[in-house]
Parts: sequence; structure tokens; C-alpha cells
Amino acid sequence: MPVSIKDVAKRAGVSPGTVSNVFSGNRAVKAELIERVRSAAAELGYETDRAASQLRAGKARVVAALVPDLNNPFFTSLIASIEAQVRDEGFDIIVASSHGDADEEARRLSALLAWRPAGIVIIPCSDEFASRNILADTQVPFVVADRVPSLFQGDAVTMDNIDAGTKAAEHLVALGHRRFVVAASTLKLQNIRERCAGIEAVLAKEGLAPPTLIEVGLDFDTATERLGVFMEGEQQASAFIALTNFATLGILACAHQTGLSVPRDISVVGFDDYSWMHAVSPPMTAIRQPVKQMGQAIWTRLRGHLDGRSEPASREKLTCELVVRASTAAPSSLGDTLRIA
Amino acid sequence: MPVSIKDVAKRAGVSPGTVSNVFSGNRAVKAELIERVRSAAAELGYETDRAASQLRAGKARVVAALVPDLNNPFFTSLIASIEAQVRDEGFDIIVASSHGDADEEARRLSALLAWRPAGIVIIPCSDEFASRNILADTQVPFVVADRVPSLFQGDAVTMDNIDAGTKAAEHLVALGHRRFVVAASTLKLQNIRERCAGIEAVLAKEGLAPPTLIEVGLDFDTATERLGVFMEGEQQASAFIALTNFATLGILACAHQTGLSVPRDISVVGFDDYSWMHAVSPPMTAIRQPVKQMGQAIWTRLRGHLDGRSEPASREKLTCELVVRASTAAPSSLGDTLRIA
DNA sequence: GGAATCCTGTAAAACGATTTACGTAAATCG
DNA sequence: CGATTTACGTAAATCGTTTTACAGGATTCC
Repeated sequence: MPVSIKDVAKRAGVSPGTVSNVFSGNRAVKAELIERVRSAAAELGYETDRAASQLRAGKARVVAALVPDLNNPFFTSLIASIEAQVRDEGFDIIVASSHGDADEEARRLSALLAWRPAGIVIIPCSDEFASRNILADTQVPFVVADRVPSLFQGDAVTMDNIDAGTKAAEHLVALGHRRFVVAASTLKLQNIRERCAGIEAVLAKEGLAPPTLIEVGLDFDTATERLGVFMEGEQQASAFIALTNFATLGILACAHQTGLSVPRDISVVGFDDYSWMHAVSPPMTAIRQPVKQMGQAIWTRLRGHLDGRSEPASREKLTCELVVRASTAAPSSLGDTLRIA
Repeated sequence: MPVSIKDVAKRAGVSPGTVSNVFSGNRAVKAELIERVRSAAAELGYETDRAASQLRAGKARVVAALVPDLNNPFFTSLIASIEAQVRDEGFDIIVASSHGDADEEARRLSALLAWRPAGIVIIPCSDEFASRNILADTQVPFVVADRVPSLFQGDAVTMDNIDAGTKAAEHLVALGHRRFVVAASTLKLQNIRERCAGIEAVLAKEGLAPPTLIEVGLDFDTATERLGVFMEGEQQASAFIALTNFATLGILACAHQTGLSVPRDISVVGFDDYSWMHAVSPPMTAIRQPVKQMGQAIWTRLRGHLDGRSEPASREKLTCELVVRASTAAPSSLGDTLRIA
């Protein structure tokens, strides 16, 4: 029942090769025949079989994306951005999640490779990035995004994380804050460490005490739990910086639980910029990652390798932007005292 | 350089057919040969080419998902749920976005069909669902999710939207609210209309005035704009129900803008349950859609058609849950007066 | 005006797997 | 014990494209 190129050829009174040329545009076909083939195809409802096409042609119009978590809107926005890029050129996207596990990452990567895609974009689940060996063995162009091991050689697109940390810290210092808490997901990740470094550098330059670092884990529940334990204890910080989306939520939830008011008692800078951040009260000051540009940069890199051109590997670094809203303000008392309710 | 089944066969000293049988498990192979083939494959780094496999076998281990927007976390969570289901069985997922446009939907659908996937799940961008004709012409099993035209015949998985509306309205009525505003994305969508119907039925039963309906559109910016215009005007409502995620955000943003306090001045029930909802203050009362179960239900349906079994079409309806938090409370004055700042 | 070049069509050979048809050895059966 | 089935291996056909090789007619070039 599936209609093949031969059926179309027969109906249009041409050879299969000609039909192929009409659709692929690989070789010129006379206008009249193009017309005949097109209408024959339309009548039959023919659509070229991608598996067959890809098998013969050797190149697939697919790009594969492997991310740590499909529930994390940062990752899915990135996928959305890439999708918007590639669809104009007739590419499709196949997605997979490593669920934050290195072994699963390797397995999924192999599975994706089995598609012989035109390119792969991967956001590794850890800095070890053990899977890189798998990729090294293939010919498939790939770019590593967001979490890039420091001494990685290939194509990569990241944020300028040091700068992101710097901006957040400078903003709060300028407001008059002196004691900082940083809520990081985990310091095992290079990008998180860089964000911390940016913050620490600013505080050091200003002669302030280094920030209190809290590792809050990778999901909301553990984040609130760990921050909760910390905030119950007596402490003096007035400035909180979240280094991931879930850390932002964790800080907010705990502040609410312990009866601290934002920004009166504490100021908080969130990470990632989502719609809810300017809908809530107070609207959140946050560091916005240029997700869309990231998708563009990734595709540009992949695109470069596409026609067999072997471009030199490059590392691109995008800069984040601090969006100032109302969750940050000058500390209420000069002593930076924190009131626990 | 790509290593094929022949290379493995040669190295293991068997025929290609045998190698195929080892990996596909289609026919029995002696333990000793399995061992030889496996290790040969491992040494060579062989992974079976899915395009070739699929071409010959006629069936693909892929399911395609077509959603209106990859930036909407409801849709991507659903994809995440489906991914979690199918990966155990060695299926991959290919995603596409219709960007809310019916023509694009049709185009993307054809493109997806060209993969000859094992199944397709589609969340239509409108009730017209013009693309259904495309699907009707194929043999590919598909299930329509979330937005299902009322007289659609095939497999479908939806929420019990009437019940969702009912729950929200009953909750607010029980708190003592008498004047309602409903923020809907657009009444063109069947599911939205059903949610409204649920609310209206409750109010009617209680002898209350029907709710004021506002169509806020499909994204955050237009939502805040339209709600803003409305809230500036004098009105008396104390109870707000959002019917989509963006409507929730719109209400919150406008309340904040016009200086209304939640839940003191107005109560609001949000739609969809995201992490941010219990992190913000006040934590939001909301209607939670069982996204995970929805993914499971979809795969169960698709799975049923997989081995050629032709099961009867069915429509599955999942029930939502009202999560009560702190954004809803009894109205402050019995007269239901709304203070405009 | 003859040779070289382009243009555009067809037939047939791939691509890398699966599957069918067949063959041989071993196991089972009456 | 001879006949029949089972078990398991191989060779070759096949899936639906793309691409190569070739061919005939039109064009172009000296």
C-alpha cells in the first residue's frame, strides 16, 4: 500500500531516476517532466521515504539532540531554538534524554549515532563527559553545549559563566550588600564553578568575605530541603544568588517558609529568565541566558561541517544579561542583619 | 569507514544473515556464534544502521511527536513522559513543532510521516485539525492528545476538562466567592470551552452570575496586555480562574501591576502545576494535569497497534487534580468589593 | 561543418540491513 | 530403523532511494 518512487515514475511515464531528480533537485529535469512528476506524486500522495533516501545517499537530514533532562525548560528551549533553525532546511530533530546519568548518556548516544545523523548536539550530564570517546570514534560532526569540560578540544558553545557571576555580584555589591550566599546545583559542573568564580572575584576585589556556598542538587525538592536546613540556622547574609533555575526556586520557597521577605529582608538574583519571573511579586532580578542565540550558534557550527567541509573546531562563548527587577534592593539595615521570623 | 554488518560477519567468520539474527533475535543462533559475533561487533564498534534496518524490515523503532510549541513546558513535559516510556523498548523520538499554525502543522506532519514511524502523537494546534486527513490516508497508528475535536473518531487521550473547571469553581464557591473572572487562552479550543463549561455549570447551580470571560491569547505578553486593559476598568470580581499556564501568569502580573494583593484582594486558581508555583509567595492554588499519566496512556495506545494488531479506537479521559495552596482564600469583604489601588 | 560539450533521459548498480529459500546435520517419532 | 521434523547455517533477493554509466540529441566552438 505504501506508494514508492516507482509508482510515481510509472504514472508520470518516466524512469525512477528522473523522479528522484525532480524531488532531490540533484540534476536538471525539463520543466514539462517536472510538472508531470509533481502532479503524479500529488495524486498518489507520494512522499519520499527518508530511510531509503538516507541509506543510499549516506547523509541524513536529521540532527540528534541529547540533553540531561527533558523536563528542564532550559534544555527544551534550546531544543526549540534549534528546531526553529533547522526546519527551514528540511531537517528533523531526534531527541533523547540521558536522565542525568553518564552510563545512560553513553547508551543513548550510541543509539542516536545509529541514525547516522548529520550532526549531534549534546549537553553532557557531567564534566567527565565519558561519552566523548564514543563521539571521537565517529565521523559525525557534533557540538558540545552548555557544559563543556575545560580542556575539551572540539566544537563547543557555552555561556560566559564567569561574567554571569560577576554581573550578579556587582549588582548586589552596588546595592550595598556585604554578605553573600550562593546556591549552586553542584560544584561538579564546570559552568557552575565558573559562575562561583565570577562572584568570588568580585567579592575579593571589594574586600568582602567570600560567599557561603550551598550545593542544592539538581531538582526542586532537594534544593528546598538543603536550603531549608541552612536558613533555619542563624546567619547574616542579605544577598542570595541562585546559580540554576531550581536553586532560584529553592531560595524563594525557603524564604517564604522562614518568613523572610524579598527584597526587604534578603535580595535574590535568580538564574535563567522565565515568564513566571516577571509575573510573580516581587518580579525577579535574574541572569538571562541567551538560549535562542545558543541554538543559532550550535546550528551554525553544525551547518559548517555539513557539506563535508572540515572547519577547524571552535569554542564560542555567549554572554549573559542581568535583568534587574524588584527582587533585589539595598539591604534594610547597614549591619546586614538577617531577621529570622 | 562506517562499519557494516558484512565487516562484522567477515571478522566473526559467519554470514551477514547470522549477524543480523544475533542482533535482531529474529532466529535462534548457537551460543558460541552469538559470542563470536558479539565480540567481533564490539571490537569493530559496530552499531546497526537504523535507516537500512528500517527500510528492509518495514517497521521503524521511532515515534514522532508533533506539538504546537516546544517552549511550552506542558508539551515538553509530555514529550519527556513519552520518552521515558519508549526508551526501554529501544524506540527513539523525533519531535516537531507546528508553531501553532495549521498549515505548518500539515507540512510538519507530512515530513514526519516520511519517516514511516511506528506511531505518531499529535497535539493539534486547533480544533479544525485539518491535518487529520493526512493521517487518515496513512497506515501509521496515531493518537491525538490534549486537544481533541469533539466528533473525532480515532484514538485520543485527553483531560476531563469539564471536571477540571468544576473543581476550580467549587473550591472558590466554597470559600465564599460570588463574582468570577475566567482567563482563557482562546475559546476556539474545545478543551478550553469545556473548562469554561465546568465553571459555568457550578455557578449556575449556585445561582451565581456567569463568569466574565476574557480571551487572553496564547503567550505571556498578549495575556498581560489584555488582562491589564480589563483590570484597569472597574469591576467587582474576587475570584480569578486561569485556564492555561500563560493565563495564570497574566493574572498574576496584572494583579501586581494594579496593586491587588493575592489572596487578600483576589483569589486566583492557576492552571498546570509547575515548580515555581509552590516556590513563589503566595504559593499558588492550581489545577494539575496528570502529564506523566498522559504520556503513559499515549504509549499504551500506540503500543497496542504496534505488532499489527488492530485494536478498536478508544478515547481516554484523565482527571485533573486541584492542588490547594495559598493563592485562594475567603473574600475579604462580604460585599465582594474589589479595591483598585 | 566536424568535434567537443552540454543537456537530459534511462537502465542498472549500489547503500546496509532483513528475510526467504534452501541445505545439511541432528533429533524425534511411530 | 526409516521417515519426518527441528535446528541452525548460508546465499541471494529485497526494501526504496540515489547515483553512476551510458546514450542520443541539441548546442557551441573553432
